Amino acid sequence: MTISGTKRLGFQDVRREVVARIQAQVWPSNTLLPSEVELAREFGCARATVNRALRELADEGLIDRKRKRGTMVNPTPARMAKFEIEVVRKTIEGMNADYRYSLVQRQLIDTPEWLRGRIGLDQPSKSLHLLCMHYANSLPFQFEERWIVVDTVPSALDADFSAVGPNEWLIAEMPFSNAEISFTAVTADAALADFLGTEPGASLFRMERATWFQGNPVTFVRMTFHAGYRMNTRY
Amino acid sequence: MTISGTKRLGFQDVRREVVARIQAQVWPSNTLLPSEVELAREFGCARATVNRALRELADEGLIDRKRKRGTMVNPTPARMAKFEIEVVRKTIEGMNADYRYSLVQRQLIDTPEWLRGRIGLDQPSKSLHLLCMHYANSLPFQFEERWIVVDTVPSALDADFSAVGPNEWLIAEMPFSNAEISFTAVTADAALADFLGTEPGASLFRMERATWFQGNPVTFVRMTFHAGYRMNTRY
DNA sequence: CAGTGGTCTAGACCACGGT
DNA sequence: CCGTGGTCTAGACCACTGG
Repeated sequence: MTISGTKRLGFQDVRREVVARIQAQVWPSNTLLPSEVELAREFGCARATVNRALRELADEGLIDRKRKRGTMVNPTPARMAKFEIEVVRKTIEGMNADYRYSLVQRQLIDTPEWLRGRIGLDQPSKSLHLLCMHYANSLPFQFEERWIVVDTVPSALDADFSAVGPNEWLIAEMPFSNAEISFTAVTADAALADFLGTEPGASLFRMERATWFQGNPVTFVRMTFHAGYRMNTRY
Repeated sequence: MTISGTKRLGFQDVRREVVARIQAQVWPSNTLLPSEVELAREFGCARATVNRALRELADEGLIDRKRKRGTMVNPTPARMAKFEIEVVRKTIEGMNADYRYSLVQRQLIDTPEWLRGRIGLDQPSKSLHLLCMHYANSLPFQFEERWIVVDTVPSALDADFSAVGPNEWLIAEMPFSNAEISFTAVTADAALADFLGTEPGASLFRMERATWFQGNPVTFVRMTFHAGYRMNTRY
């Protein structure tokens, strides 16, 4: 029952065929697949080719692989929804809207207790506290409240955040950091409602992100979006 | 300048070293990296090993690769936040909480106009409309409002949704579908507040998902979470 | 056209983990 | 113990694309 054709079989072909067999219930949930060696023999290709195909499917959660036990069809595949987290300016420009940015407030403060706990700072320290607004076609789009740990990023004290947003500035300054992200719904208080052009009590979508570079806390940011904002993706 | 050690170098070692050099600005933004052959020579390993390391980094967006041009450090890496979308039962069990499920309502209805537009149904059709509650340790966790297109999934009419949630049932019945997901913040009306044990006017986090299988609309679901819910991830 | 990444192969050794 | 996946290798050919 070899899958034969005029061309040599690539890992993408193997991948497709395996997915097809799982979908067609040739290999139902919790079934043990043939071993890599057997599949390679059936498909007439090298084991490395089968391996790459199965490894990708395992990374995506479609199958589970364990040494000795073998490869099993995952009964409840956990799908990964991927959100591309980009700079607000690009999001807005991607909507074909005009982007405008404004710095509302800039203050050097003692890092608040709750924030130190949140990002793992044992010692008291100073933070640069920034309030910013991002507009799309002159309508409020996102309100940004940010803390930058000046011990980690001393150059932030000299940066001109009235010209370029702290997010873009930080990306250029400290690329490739680690981050924790969370999404929540919040209720607009008077200040938020004013910034975002809505009424107090409105439900708003918020994204929070804490960022580290080489183990040191860099920044924490709360990005609250205008009423009605939706974050979309597909898989 | 070979990286030598007592052990043979694996692709993970190569990967780490490349990331380290990018972070240390040995290879700054927009730099062209040495070719795979050169790196393999420097690291003293096979080209396939270098290839796998670089391929992973390219998949993650850290570098861009093109034939002939070579491998370049990405100046504005678009980071992907990955959310593992799993069955709510697993989410709750993962919190070491007791999971309880209850079917609130089940109705066969005409597919509403707005929903047909949302999922691309030209013809009038019937849908199974379900209201469900998911509890963690007997506390309301998620309210689920779901529509199942019975033309696509006729067997849904015979399923016993008082025993197993529609999400789990659908995953078993129609695995590996495509989906669009969106996140929003909503304000609790009287009914939602009652289901989720909060007050009307509260801000709630909602996830919506539309699902297709082989191009045919399968289901649309609104999952509204208890007040204070956070969806977290890291990268 | 020539250099780069993309992929495949056949073989090998290793590490894990059921039996 | 020993079968399975995990990985590495050395070599090869191919596909794309910049110059």
